[in-house]
Amino acid sequence: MDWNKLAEALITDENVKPLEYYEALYPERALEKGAQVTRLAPSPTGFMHLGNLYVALANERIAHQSGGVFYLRIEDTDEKRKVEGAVEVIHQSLKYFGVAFDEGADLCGDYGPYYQRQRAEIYHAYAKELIKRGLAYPCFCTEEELENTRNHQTENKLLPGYYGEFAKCRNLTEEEIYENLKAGKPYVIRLRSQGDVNVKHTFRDEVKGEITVTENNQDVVILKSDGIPTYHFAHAIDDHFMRTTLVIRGEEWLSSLPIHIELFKVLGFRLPKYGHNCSIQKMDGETRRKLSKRKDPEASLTFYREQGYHPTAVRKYMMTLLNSNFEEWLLKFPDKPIDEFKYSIGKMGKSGALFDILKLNDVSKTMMATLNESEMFDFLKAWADEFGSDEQKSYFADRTYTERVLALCMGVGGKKRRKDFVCAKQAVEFISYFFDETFCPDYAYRFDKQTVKKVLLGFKTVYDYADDAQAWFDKVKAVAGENGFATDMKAYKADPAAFPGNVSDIAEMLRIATTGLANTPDLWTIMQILGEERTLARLNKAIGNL
RNA sequence: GGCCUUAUGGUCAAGCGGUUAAGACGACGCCCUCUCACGGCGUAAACCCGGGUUCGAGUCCCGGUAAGGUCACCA
Repeated sequence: MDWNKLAEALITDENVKPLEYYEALYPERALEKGAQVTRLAPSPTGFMHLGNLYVALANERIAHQSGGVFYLRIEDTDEKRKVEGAVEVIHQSLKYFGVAFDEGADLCGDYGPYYQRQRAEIYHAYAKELIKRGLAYPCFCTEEELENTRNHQTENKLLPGYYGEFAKCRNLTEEEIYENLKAGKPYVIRLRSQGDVNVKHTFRDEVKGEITVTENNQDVVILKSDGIPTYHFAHAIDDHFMRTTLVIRGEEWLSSLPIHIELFKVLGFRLPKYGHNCSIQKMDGETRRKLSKRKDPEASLTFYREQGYHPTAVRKYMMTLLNSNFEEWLLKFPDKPIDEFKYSIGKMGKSGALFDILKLNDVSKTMMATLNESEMFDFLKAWADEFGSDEQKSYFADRTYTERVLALCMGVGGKKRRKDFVCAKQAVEFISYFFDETFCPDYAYRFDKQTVKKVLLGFKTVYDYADDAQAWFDKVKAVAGENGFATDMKAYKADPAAFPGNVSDIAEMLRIATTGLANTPDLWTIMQILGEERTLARLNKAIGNL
């Protein structure tokens, strides 16, 4: 068989250059020893999964901590899955969470193009080389034929796939090949695998540790009939020429690692280090499963933006999943920038973690409590501008007023910060009663109307905006006393039956009357923020309602 | 089904042959307190099962079992 002739017949790309050209075009990167080159290589499907962020964070940390490079490559080899504007989505959503690429698609960089479709000539050059060396061959099998052999294999409990005796096109004669070609039959290029499934090697995975890897014996497709490479082939070539040193990717790739190992070997490339991380899971009834794009809204990165989770909070939560000792560090240094944490790939969990929104909320609350009222204002305003209702947008018209509201709700200036805010959506709803546009109380008192009316009336007559907190509370107590409520908690606790209620019940009536809620931050401060006029107006409204 | 991986409280997890088996979230209780939130204190809650190896096993080995991944001209 004349392999050279076959290679010429099969790969007709005129752009193909000698192999040395590519090696020279993409030289080894001049980086410090130990610097890691990592990448994120998503498909442009237009959907960004939480898992994308998860793996991006891991890769980004490793690269930047080591003084290396983190780049973005677009795996657009599957025409069917491609979505317009998807790359923009990738950039935007990752940028929101503070993940920055050093180079890659739609950015600068000397190792591009970073879109696989634009790299066809390189793949062709190497496919051609493999054919010349007799390590790849054309396959004319139809989908139907492939399916038939697969059925035969599964029926007979044989290892499925295209290999050995089942690789019909592997040993086609020269005549047969050219006949098929002449007949215009479509073909793919397959690797002529040299592996043996009975041979196993131990392999060091950066996250899983020592694993055993079986040699590949599948004659996998490297070039599809449209001349576009499969993931496997593109991976080997791209990660070699982009000089990736470490590939952190989802564990769904672990089973195709043998293919990649063989491809790198056959191509004469040095194998990068690999780390296969587990995917984030979710409880679905009794069983666990991967977070699903279709079933779980929280699988999508847009979910966190719509809810207004602070990007730092999401990052922190991701880090707790990513590195088991991160949480301890975070507890110790709640205010330090996350990037000061020394991330280590070996501390990644070996089994898939369940996504826990309660934990996210907790991380988020404590993170939000590190902001000051001005930062919170900006954050909430940005959210409201994008996702809020018109009323909610108007909350941010008066910066001074709203910052006072926020300072109160966040406990700024107090001994301990409050932790009421978990995300922007919830926070904006939380402060709604401070704004007349959205103040719509349902006055759920726990006492009868007559009593409440008496209390409100009584308070209104003594209320003085100029009172400090203590004087104010003394008046609340006085009102309690006038109505037979206990003013002394000890006395009340000693004999609760002797009173209709105590001061806290009086405070609750006032609270409900002015805010519509039974639970709020400090009532005196609320009245101070609302102002005398508005406080009185609300009291009157409440009284009128009784 | 084959192959690979994993297995500590409800969840995330420390642990690397000898521990009263950390910690965090959540739950519950108490305290603080005008409510809530914060904070403080406390309670309940775990080594998948069976065999080895060893003076000694959550930890090492071998079997089960269960869960996850994967078996495409998708990535």
